[in-house]
Amino acid sequence: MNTKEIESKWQKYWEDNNIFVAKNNSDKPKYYYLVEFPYPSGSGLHVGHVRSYTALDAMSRKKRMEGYNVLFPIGWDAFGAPAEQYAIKNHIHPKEAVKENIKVFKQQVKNLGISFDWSREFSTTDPEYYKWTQWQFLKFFEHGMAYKAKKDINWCPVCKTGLSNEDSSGGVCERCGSKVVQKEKEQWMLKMSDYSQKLLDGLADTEFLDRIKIAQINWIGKSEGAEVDFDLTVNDKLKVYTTRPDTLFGCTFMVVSPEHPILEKYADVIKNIKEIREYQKKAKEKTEFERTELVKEKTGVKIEGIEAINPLNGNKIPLFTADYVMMHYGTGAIMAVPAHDERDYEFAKKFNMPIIEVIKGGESLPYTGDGEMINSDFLNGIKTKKEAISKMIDVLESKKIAVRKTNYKLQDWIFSRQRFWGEPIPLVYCEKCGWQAVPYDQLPVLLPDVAHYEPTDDGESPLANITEWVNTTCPKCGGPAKRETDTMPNWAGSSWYYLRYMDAHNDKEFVSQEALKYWGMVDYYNGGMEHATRHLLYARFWHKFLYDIGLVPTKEPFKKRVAHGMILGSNGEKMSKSKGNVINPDDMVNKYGADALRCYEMFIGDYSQDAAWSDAGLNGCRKFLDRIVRLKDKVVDDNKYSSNLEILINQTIKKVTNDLDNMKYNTAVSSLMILLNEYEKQDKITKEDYHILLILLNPISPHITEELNEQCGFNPICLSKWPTYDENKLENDSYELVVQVNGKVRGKIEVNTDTSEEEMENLAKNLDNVKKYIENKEIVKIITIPKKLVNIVIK
RNA sequence: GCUUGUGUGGCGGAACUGGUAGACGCGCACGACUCAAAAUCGUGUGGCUUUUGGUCAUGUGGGUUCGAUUCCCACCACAAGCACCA
Repeated sequence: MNTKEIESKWQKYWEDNNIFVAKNNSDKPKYYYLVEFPYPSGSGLHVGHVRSYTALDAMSRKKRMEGYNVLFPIGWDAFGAPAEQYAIKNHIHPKEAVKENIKVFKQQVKNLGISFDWSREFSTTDPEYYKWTQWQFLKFFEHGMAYKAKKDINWCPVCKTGLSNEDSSGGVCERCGSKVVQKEKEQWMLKMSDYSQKLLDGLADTEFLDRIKIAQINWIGKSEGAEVDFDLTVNDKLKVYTTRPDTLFGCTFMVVSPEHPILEKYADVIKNIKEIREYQKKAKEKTEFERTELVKEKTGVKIEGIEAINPLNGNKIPLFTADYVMMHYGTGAIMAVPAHDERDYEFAKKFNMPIIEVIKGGESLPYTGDGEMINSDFLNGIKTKKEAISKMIDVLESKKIAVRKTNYKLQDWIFSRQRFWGEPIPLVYCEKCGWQAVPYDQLPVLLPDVAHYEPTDDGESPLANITEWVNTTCPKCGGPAKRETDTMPNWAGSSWYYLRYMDAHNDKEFVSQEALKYWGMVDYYNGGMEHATRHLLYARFWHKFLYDIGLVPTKEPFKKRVAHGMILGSNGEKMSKSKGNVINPDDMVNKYGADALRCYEMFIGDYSQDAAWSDAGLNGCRKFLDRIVRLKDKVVDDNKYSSNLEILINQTIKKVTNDLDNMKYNTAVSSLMILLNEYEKQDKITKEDYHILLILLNPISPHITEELNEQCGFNPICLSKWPTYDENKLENDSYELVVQVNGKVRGKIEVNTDTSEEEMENLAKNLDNVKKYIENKEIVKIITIPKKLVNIVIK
């Protein structure tokens, strides 16, 4: 039988016998493995998918054999811009495009023999699924967590469409190449920032990899400081946020963001308002890219006619507006301390502002640490940052001009997209009653079938053009109303899909409480590093909100989160069509077989590290499997391990078991290669020797091992128990003792395991090559490591 | 700039808690089989060397230690993410 036939035979067997279908009630302990569900793009499966799917598949298969009720599901994340653009270009409905792509993807995944539970499959674009996405959005709305706000978006004036940051990188529209500008739009927002602290604290309940935790912590960006009020010469106050209030005596000017309301409020007082308006306009035209990457040089305009007053010494301080201060962080205004802040320093140099040192040690940044306070009145002489900050805040608080304040970089979630291919936001606007939720019994709000998906001229979603859909009645007063035409972002559907898998076809609830209780948290979640911040934070936020309103029983969705490395092209660069280094998994399956491809991707290197593709390496794994097939000729009927192989077999069981548990797939494969090498040296091996090799390799290369196993007359491996090893049979009765002189290896002796330390030393000293070195030398000491080495230290 | 990660043969990569650096695989060389090639099998394979031995070698430079790829300090290179966050 050839590879293809064997693979489809066993894939059919698993499917026909529901081997991988998880039960929602079982006496067995549960375990939930999750891979990030794929975006079914037109280009098909990537070899990177093969890596992570195989890895978790191997774990799942082993866990089932260990007696667990394993949930290992798969679905499709199919809303979003790529599908929409594909549809616009090819003049087909995105629904149809998605259907086609899923079909292709599904076949590709099935050809790999991944043990997914297909009975729970769904797509985020199924009305039966997005009904519940909309339902949950209404929960946010009901609890005051959704609100509308004006936000700047990246806007391509030629395509007349909003762009994501990725599609506008370099300040240029990805599609037409024209310059991207900032345009203000009304957008639905979710109050994610309310959850900043909870998202931070919740990490303690997880076992995410450290680097993933760190990425989340940095993204949330907590900082502690104070808000300080500065009096203005116009009988008003300016509130600033600072993490270093202790440097207040070093403040020589202040800066507000170009969007700061104070500029409009005192437009008639500001003498150079024209100049300022000009600057505001320019700042708005700048894209995020220009504002950060291109223009490092500070720009700004002095605000003539208003000054601030230092609350401690009454000094008048000039006021500027500059775009290096962001409106969306802190209060949109800062006290500039040029002696100790690099940005303020650059600005001061350019605009000739005075620089007053308040921390001894020169132009060090405030963050660099402790230093003695100078030029600071009551703080003079204090030597630690902590004490100085604390004393300053006490003084300011007693004068009621400051409060302690914690800030987060994490912002609210912009939840609107002006696109066709997304979940409609289930709200209607009534002139009389304002925004109203679509009643729950009217969900889902279906995407209408239309012929054109292009955005409107003013950048509204194409849905805005479908008047018969937009015009509706107000659920509250029954009068005329209009539907919200924005749709949800891609991140919405992916924020709760892991819950839906628990109860994928429930048409009464988004997921039943029994299913939630039974499956609990996802035990093991694998995904790319690129999702370690956004997706993972959105999903955690979503889940925590559901928990707070009593809809899910756990505070966190995922127990453990791991990340795989990328598979790079054979030139070591990221695979891309333009570089011509893309490997199509189908081609590899056809040429080498799914088992060899899976084995190779596990063997390619450390799972969490990037690895470059090599056809030759894949062929090596093909040869490894072929050798196992040929090995069958040496098998003789015997139901015990060969006595001379027993130790190695037990060691290999231990090694493979531990390695699969710890994502060390590459060394698991190599230990099986070592076992095979040893088998091949024998004239005969027993059936049981062969059997154990097949079982241990099965999670990685399941088809060929099942086939050979069947040919030997054993029960299917997928229904067997994972093997255990005998603790007493892990050690040989002799080992190679290493003898060193001054840390350098000078000899090796084969000795019995029970050789005493004294004997070890004697044997070592009597080695000819060792004698040479220690003759006529003083032995300072001898270090003896049992079962390892003897090191003789001489002078 | 900041954060994180990574630097080991010709290549992918191993190395437990500080204890033989280079497991395993690829590639390469030679040999066997073959008319021949492929496949397969066998042997060898870090550099240098006076080769049963010696010596150098895990990005660079220091340090701790009987002993360092592993721990500490400083630096260099590459990759990814964030990016004027006060």
